[in-house]
Amino acid sequence: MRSACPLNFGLEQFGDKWSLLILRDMMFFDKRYYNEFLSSEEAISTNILADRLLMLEKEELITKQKDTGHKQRIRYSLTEKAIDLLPVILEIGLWSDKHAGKLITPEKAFFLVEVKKDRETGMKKITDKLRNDHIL
Amino acid sequence: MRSACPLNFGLEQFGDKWSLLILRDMMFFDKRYYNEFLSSEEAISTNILADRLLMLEKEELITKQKDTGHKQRIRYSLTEKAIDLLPVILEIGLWSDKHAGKLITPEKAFFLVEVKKDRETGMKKITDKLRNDHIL
DNA sequence: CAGGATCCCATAGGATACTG
DNA sequence: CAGTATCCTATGGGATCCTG
Repeated sequence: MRSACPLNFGLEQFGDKWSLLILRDMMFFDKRYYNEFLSSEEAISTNILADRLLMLEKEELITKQKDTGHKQRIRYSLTEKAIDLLPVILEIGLWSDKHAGKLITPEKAFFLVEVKKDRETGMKKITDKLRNDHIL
Repeated sequence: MRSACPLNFGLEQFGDKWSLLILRDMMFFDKRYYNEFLSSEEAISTNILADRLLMLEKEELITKQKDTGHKQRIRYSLTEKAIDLLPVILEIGLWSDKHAGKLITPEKAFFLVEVKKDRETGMKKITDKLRNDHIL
């Protein structure tokens, strides 16, 4: 680790260009399976996806479960630690919404709607939804 | 650009392992000069620092001024666009503070004290301070 | 379907020396 | 003092193919 600074710690855990996108897919697009992550617009490649899923698991941001039943499909779930990243993701989104101009489209920013109305209650609404799924 | 998603936009602007650390140095350690950035604990090297300063300037997150007077020392200042990143930086810090355990030391987390007492007023207090410096 | 293996290229980044 | 330049290595990452 480069330093004991909290900002640096966070950057070392998820400060690459892919980890937060995977968590976004889980949080806002309800993706849970390998091939669902592959189909995102940003087109992550298989070796990077596999690598990041391992990293996220090691950092305890996601957990793996064998799909209940006979198939060996793996389902990924968010941990509480990952759900706690929601404010980080939303603040990045809000910043971009303010400064990106026409580079981002309203449809792509749909997940900001609730927090733009009211940060606190919007945040809570999304967190509750994620926590419910988490328990399933 | 990989996509028109606001999260992705932010990640492409400052989602590397150094940019936010430089902004942190400016925001919380009042660093403004090249050699001050070099002396940070994370030990950035000269080529990376020069590169990131150019990037941050191109993205309009910092501005350069020749130091008033005869010397050709360059002073870097935060733009409003960079000051708007304060919530992002603080949320990352708060998350790490919660999840890093003993890997981060209280002294390193001093810049979280105000927001931990009260997010809204703490945020405003820091923003005001940065805006004042910005005007100098 | 999940993900490992391989190949190959681009970028990141450390170390050091040099320039205006 | 603020970079540039150079060299070299490590990592990131795209493409493709392979395996249990």
